[in-house]
Amino acid sequence: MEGEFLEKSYNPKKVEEKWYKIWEEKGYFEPTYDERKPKFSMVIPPPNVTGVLHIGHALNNTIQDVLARYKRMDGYDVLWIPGTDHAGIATQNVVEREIAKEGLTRHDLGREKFLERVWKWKEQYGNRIIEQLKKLGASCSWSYQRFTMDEGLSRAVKEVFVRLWEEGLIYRGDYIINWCPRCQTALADLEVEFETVPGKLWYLKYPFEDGSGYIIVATTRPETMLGDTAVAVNPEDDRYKHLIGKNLILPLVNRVIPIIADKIVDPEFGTGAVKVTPAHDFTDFEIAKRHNLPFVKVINEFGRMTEEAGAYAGLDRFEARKKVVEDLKAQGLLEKEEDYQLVLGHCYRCNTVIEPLISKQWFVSTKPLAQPATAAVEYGFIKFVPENWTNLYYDWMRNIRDWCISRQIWWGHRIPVWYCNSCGEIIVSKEDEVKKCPNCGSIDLKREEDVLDTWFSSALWPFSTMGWPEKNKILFTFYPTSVLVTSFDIIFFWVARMIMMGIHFMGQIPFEKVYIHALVRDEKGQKMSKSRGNVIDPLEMIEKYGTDALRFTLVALAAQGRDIKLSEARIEGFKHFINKVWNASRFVLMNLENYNYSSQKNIDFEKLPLWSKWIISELQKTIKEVREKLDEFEFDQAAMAVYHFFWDKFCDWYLEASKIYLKDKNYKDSTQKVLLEVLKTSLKLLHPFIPFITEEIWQYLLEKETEHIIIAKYPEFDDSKVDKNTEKLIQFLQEFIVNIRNIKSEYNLTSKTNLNIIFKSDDINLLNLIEKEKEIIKFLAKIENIVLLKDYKKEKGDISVVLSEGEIFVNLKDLIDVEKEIRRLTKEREKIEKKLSQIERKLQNKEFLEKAPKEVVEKEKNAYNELKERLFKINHYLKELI
RNA sequence: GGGCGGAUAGCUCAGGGGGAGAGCAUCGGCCUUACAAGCCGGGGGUCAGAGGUUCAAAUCCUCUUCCGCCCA
Repeated sequence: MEGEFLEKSYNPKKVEEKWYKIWEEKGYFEPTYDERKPKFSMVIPPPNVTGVLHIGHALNNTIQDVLARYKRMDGYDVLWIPGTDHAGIATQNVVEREIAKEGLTRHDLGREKFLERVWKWKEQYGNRIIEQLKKLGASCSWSYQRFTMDEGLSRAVKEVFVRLWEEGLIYRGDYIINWCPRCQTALADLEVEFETVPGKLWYLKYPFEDGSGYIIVATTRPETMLGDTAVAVNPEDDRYKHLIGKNLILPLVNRVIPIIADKIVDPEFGTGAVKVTPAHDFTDFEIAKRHNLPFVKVINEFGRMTEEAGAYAGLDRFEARKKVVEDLKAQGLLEKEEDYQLVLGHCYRCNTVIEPLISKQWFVSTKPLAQPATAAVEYGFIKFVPENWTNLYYDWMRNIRDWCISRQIWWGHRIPVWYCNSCGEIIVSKEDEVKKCPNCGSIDLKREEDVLDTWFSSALWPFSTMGWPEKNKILFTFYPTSVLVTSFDIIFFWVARMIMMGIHFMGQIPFEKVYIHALVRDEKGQKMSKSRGNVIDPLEMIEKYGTDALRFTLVALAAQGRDIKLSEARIEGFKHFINKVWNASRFVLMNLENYNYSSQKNIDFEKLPLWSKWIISELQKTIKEVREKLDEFEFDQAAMAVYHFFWDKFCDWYLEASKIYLKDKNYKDSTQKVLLEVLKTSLKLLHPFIPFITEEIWQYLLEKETEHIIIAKYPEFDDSKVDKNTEKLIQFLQEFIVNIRNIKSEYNLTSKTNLNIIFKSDDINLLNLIEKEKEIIKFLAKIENIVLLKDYKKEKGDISVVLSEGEIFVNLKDLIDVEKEIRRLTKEREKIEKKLSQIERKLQNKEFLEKAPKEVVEKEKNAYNELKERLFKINHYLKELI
C-alpha cells in the first residue's frame, strides 16, 4: 500500500484495534534486555479489579504511555509493568452485593465458599479494565502483568510480614482504631474521610462526689459519657486548678471518676473541662494512657451500646444519644445545648459514620521505616515533580502514626499467623499451613482470621511485581524504576509506603522520580462522580472522537499542579487537530508523484529555497522544545509545541507555499523531499501522544526507516539547520502578506484576485527578496502582481500600508473610501503612538539607560526609530487624505 | 487552627522581571483541488485589590478579599 493516498477522512475505529494488535504481536511493548540500551522502567498504579476505566485512569495511563513510547523511540529498553489491585473492601462489597441479590450474606456462604465466589467474579470481570487500557493504547509490557493476590505477590507479602515481625516492626495489641460498623472492619487513619456537618454541643453537669456542686463539660457525643472514666482540664487553667484531683459522680452510671489535668485540653473549647472516654476517642485514649485510666467500651462493633452501658445496652448509638440527653435533662443535668459544626469521620468505601473504638489489631511501627524514607527525598535520591509535593510528603512522614494493617474482612492476604490454643504461642510463618506448635508441640492451632490492608501489598508493588524475594534478572535490570506517575491523592496511601518498603527490603529506593499529575474534574471544577452525574466516560469519548483525540486532549490539558477541568467540547476541539494531521498527510502523499528516491536522497540544505529552509529551521526548534518539555514532564507544553508547529507553520504556511514550489521544475524535487521529511519527523514527534493515527499514516509513507513508527528513532535536534536569517526574512514576508490580506478583507475584496500592489523601499535587498518570492506572495495574498519601486509618490485612489520596512500601495481607484481609509490610518496611528509613548518613557529615564542590559536598551532604541518613522509616514498620508 | 494552590479575554486556561497569549465562543468574508472537523481577516483584557522591591512588575515580596484542596 506504500505511496497510495489516504482515504478522505480518518476513521479511528477502523485502525485502532488493528494497530494495537500488531504492536502487541510484534512484541514491541516487551523489554529486550539488550545490554547496550539504557533502561527505562515504570510500574502502573494498579487499578482496582472492580474498576472500570474512568477519566483519571485515562489521564494517568496516557501520561505513562507518552513516556514509554518516547523513551522507547529514543533508544531505551522499556519495561512498563501493568496489573491490578485486589482492592479488599471494594471488591468484597461488590461480591456481597451480588450475592445479596440471591438473598445471601457472606456469612451464609462461609469464608471458603465466599472467597470462591470472589475469585470467580475476578476471573469473569477482573480483566475488564485491562482491556480498556489496551483501547487507550497503553503500551504496557503485558507478559509481566501481575495481580496483587497472585502467587508471587502473596509470597512477597508473607516474606515481608514475617521479616517485619522478626525485626519487631509488627506488633499486635489493643488500641483505639477507626471502625466501620457497616464494613465490620478496622480502617487505617487514612481511610477515614472527614466532613463538617451541623451538630450540637451539649453542656452536661457532672456533680462532685462531696455534693459541693458540679462541673460542666461540653461534648458533641453525649452517649459516650456512659464510658467516661475521667474529666480533664488544662493544668494552666485558673478556673479549674483548685479542682484537680477532686472526684465526680458520673451521672446515669453513678461511677466515681476523677478530675485530672492534661496539657492537651484546649481551655477555649466549651467550658474548658472535657469528659474523657478512653475507649471511643483518640485524644481520650492518649490521655488515659498517660494517666492510667480504665477503658470502658460502651459501643460495640455494630454501633450498638454494650452491656457496660447498663440500661442503654442494645440501643443503636444514635438512639442512645437521644435517650441519654433526655434522661440527663430529666435529672436537671443538662445545662444547655448549642448548634455546633462538628467534624465527622466517614468510611471512605461506604460513607458510614466511623466509630472509634478499642480493638485488638495488628500494627506496623512506621517511625523506623519513615526515617530513611524521608531522608531519601531530602537527599534528592527521589524527586517529586512538581517539587511542591515534597513538603506535603515531609509533613506526613514526620508526623506519621503507626499503621493499622489488620482488616476484619475475608478478601485479601490472610495474616500469616497461628495461635496455639494450648500454650498461647503466636506463630508467624511463611508456610501455607502450620500444623504443630513449635513451643509446646500442640496441634490445637487456630489461624488468624484477619487479612491485611490492601495497601500493604501495594506498598511492595515495585519489587514484588519483579519477582522479589527471588533475586532475578528483572530486578537486577529494572529496579529501581525510573518514574512513578500518579496523582496526589494517594501520596500517603501508596507513594510514601512504597518508599518505606522499597528502601527497607531492597535497600534501594523504588523510583527516582514521582510525577504527580492533576486530578480530572468536570467543567465546573467538581470531582467527577456517578452521583453527581457529571462523569465523562473515556470509553464513550473514544467511541465518539477516537482514542488519539482523547489522549491529545488529556495531555494538552495536563499542566502541572492544577486540576484539569475537562469538557467534551475540548475533546471535540482537539479532534480537529487529529483531522488536520490526516489531511496534511493526504496532501503530502498526493503530491509525491514521480518521487524519485535516489535523486532526492541527498539534498543540500544550503541550496533549498527560502520557505523550505524556514520550515526545517522551525522543525528543529520544535524538536528541541518537545524533547526538553518531555524531559521536564511538561507534557502540555510538549504537546502544544508540536501542535502549533504542525498547524500554524507547516499547514498554514509551508503547505501553501509548497503548492508554488511543486509547480516549479527547479524546486519540485527538493520540495517533495522536504514535505515528506517534515511530515515524517512531525509524525514521529507526535507518535507518543497520538499513536494510532501516526502509525496508520506511516504505512503510506515512502522511505520509512522502520516497518512501524512505534520503533522509529525519535527525532533529534540538529543545530546546523536552525537558520535565524531565514526566519527573519520569512517573518517579513508573512507581515507583508498578512497586511495585504487585511486590506482585502477590510475592503471586501477577498474574492478579487486582480489587484496590483506596489511595494516601495529603498532597501535593495528587500526589493530583491520580494522579487524572488513574488510567485508565492501572489499566491498566498491572492493578488495579480507586485511592482517594486525604490521611489513612488502616492496617487489618488491609493491605500497605503506602512510596514516595519517599506510601504505597500494598493490602487483601488474609485473603490477607495476616504472615510474608511482615514479611520484605518487613525487607528493604526493610535496604536503606534501608544507604543511610542511607552518606549519614550523608558528612553527618557536615565537609570534605564544606565542599568538595563545593553541589548534591551538597543532593542528599545531600534523599536523607537522604526515606530517613529512609521508614525511620520502615516501622519503624512493622513494629511493628504484630509 | 495549620499548610498548599488559584484569581489573566465571554468561557477554559498557558505564561512567570523588559512590546498582554492560546483554544473555544463571537463578528465579517470565503465551498481557493489536503482539510467547511476547513481557510482568510477582525473585535475583545487597569493580568482580583492595596502597598513594597526594581531602571523596569501580570511576573518577585507583604498584606487584604474571594475560591479550591489537604491535614488537624
